[in-house]
Amino acid sequence: MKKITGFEQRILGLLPMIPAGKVTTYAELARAAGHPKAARAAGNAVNKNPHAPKVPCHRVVKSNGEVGGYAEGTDKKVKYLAKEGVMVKNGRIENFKEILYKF
DNA sequence: AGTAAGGCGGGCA
DNA sequence: GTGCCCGCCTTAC
Repeated sequence: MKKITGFEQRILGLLPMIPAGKVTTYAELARAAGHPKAARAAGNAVNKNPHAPKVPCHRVVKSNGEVGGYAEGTDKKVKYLAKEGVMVKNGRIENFKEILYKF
């Protein structure tokens, strides 16, 4: 078993509960974790992403509707999102508010 | 123990 | 709509 830190486990545990075709924001994850201002930390946890497909990190975007970043490359992230039905235009989520999943 | 970096957020000009 | 600043939390070396 890989020993991971608490915050990481918290964030990673929230990712898989996001329905496909929807997205969430780092701020939301941080908020669900108990620290609404830990968006950065949330991103860090997701970035480590010890579990891969189980933790759809690509489903996590920025609060302003941008795709944000991705360990493998933002370009890939957009690709994966498009496959799930999330249209991304020029690095920004289309219908962001409509597909935004809130905890 | 302290420092540096990170896939951010929000506010203001 | 864009650009700039600061602030927040955590992890890793």
